[in-house]
Amino acid sequence: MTRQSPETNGITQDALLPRDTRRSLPIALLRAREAVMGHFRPMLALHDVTEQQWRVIRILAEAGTLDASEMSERAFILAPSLTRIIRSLEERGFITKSKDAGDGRRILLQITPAGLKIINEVSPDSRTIYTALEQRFGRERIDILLDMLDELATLNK
Amino acid sequence: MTRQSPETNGITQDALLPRDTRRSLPIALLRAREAVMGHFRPMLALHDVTEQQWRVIRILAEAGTLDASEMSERAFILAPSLTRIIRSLEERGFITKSKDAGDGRRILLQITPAGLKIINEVSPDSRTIYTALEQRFGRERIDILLDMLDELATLNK
DNA sequence: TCTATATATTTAACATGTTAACAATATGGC
DNA sequence: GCCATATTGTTAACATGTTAAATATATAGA
Repeated sequence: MTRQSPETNGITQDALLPRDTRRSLPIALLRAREAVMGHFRPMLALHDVTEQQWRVIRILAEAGTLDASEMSERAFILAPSLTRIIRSLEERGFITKSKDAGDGRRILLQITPAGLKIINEVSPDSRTIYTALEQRFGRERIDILLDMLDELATLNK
Repeated sequence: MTRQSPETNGITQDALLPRDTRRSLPIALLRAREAVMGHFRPMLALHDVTEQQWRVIRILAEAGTLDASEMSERAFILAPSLTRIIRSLEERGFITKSKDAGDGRRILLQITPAGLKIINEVSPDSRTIYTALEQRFGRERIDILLDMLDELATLNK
């Protein structure tokens, strides 16, 4: 692929020129994420769970009972999306909702036996894919990458 | 935040245990991307363009005429989404569509003067935000990160 | 030429992302 | 206790992501 000159469209003032989209951090993050998820998505589809449903029940299994706000933070799912995902997970019997006794605004989420069952079904496949990815990219480099990503995510906090 | 034991829910077989979601590459990529876009999104909203609309017209200004498939690859937007985005950009007068004379299946995209105008309006703000990000994170480290992300994205190619 | 196959784009259907507004409940100050 | 304000979760409206199917055009081969 050859670098094509931006002058193609008569934009010549460097100060106004947008950055090279091939070195754009947002696009690079998107590409990398899509590439990684491309490994997992077909497997999740075989188990009939979406990526977000999987995130939610995994976190619930890992952390125990959580309210919706905590889940939203951990899974990086915005509240409106989470409302819908919780509804579908509840309909499928993977989680249960209950009101917090101490704070009537909060909804407590809990995983069900069926939820644990699907986790036990999906986890081995997930682990296999992740292990392969680790071996190809290098575990240490993944750790370095994770650290940089975390720093980027917490820059303004 | 204290590490909570996964035994909370009675999952005890390590082989079946899902990976720690706080060191999950897909979630980390998502968090980082959302953090970065969080800097840009309000600015783009002020200019009344969505993130994806901005990607498309930027790439069009940078590369000149492209067909939809090439745009889809460069902007990392799936074809069905791109169809809708092209429609809205056309309605707003930022781009024009035309059929490829040599291949009747292909749709050629071209930026309009109005499209160039909005680019010249948004670019300075975008550059300001990106420069600030660069200074806080470090230009060299962003380069390292971009290289790792690119490698991750092209692992299976 | 005819036909089977491949490719480019669109449409459909549903899930999620995103912002704003709303409803219900808590909380602090009076 | 009452009120203004903040917080939690939901709903609404629209844009985008995702997969599958449909449509139109190209292309290779018999």
